[in-house]
Amino acid sequence: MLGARKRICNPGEEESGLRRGPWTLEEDTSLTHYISRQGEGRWNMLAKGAGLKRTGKSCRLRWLNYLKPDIKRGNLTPQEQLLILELHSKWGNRWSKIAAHLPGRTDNEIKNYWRTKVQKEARHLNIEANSKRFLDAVRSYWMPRLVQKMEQASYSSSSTILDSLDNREVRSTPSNPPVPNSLLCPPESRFTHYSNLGSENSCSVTSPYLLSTNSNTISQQPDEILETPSCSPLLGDSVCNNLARMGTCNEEGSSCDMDGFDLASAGMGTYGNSPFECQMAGGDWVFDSTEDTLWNMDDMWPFRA
DNA sequence: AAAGACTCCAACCGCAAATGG
DNA sequence: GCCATTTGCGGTTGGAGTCTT
Repeated sequence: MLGARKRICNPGEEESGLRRGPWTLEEDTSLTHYISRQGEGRWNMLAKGAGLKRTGKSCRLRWLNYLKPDIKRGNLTPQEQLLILELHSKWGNRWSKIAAHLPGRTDNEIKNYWRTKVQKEARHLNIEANSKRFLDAVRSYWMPRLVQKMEQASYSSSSTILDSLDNREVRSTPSNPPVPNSLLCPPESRFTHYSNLGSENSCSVTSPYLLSTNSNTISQQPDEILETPSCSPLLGDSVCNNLARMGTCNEEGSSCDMDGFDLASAGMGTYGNSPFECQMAGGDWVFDSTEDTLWNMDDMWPFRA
């Protein structure tokens, strides 16, 4: 695959006898076969046992990030991206903790996603990725767009994600991971939270429900209940309508009709004289319903210069 | 077509925590 | 309790592939 390895002094054997750099098919096979027989753990011994000239650390990394059977490959779905955004806003760079809530995704993958996609956007916006401003932008615009994307995807498959949330328990599949808990809130509270987080009157992430990695269901976790006791699974209100209006851009990619879109009533955090608001008002939001599952960040940031 | 810029991501590193003797 | 080893985590790197000029 893509990507190469750093600091490869010698692509072949090193003086220590240990190999570094890209794994060969033979090495992968040896490691996989050995683990299938002996199981994981004791990586240094495992490396020797498998006859690999690799450090235990290297074997562990290769297994966990690439060879493990339940590793999910391919682009992150909007659901996964939304979950990452939400969890990152809550936990910061706790990649392994975030990955634990995305079945089949590795911390490395999430970390890479954050660095290559999210931080890139922050750079383009000239905002510090860890700043309140950027968090605000993410919550005000990026997350709602992902929600919209998810809703559109679910409409096309006859039942909506939000409909399913009415049941309070959402079973995920490998290709459809758990829906972020914030989505269990009515839309107005959802976006109030998204938009207010990190702002002056910020509240913490509203997570009355946590995702259970093992069961892939959403279950209530008392110690994680933070705010919004009023959260209910009821849907369909003015914000939903506003969001729906946001989605009324024509499919040819022409400008969205943002007239009448009321940021305030939608709970969308205003941004002072930020460029976001101006561009939004300019109706510059292009929507392309034909794109694939890879969420194109450029769609998220129409307000970019 | 070629060259340079950019993107992606596998795999490395250092450090800290956990575990074992 | 001490030391050595192992495991896990987050940050970083750099080469291959892709895009742009």
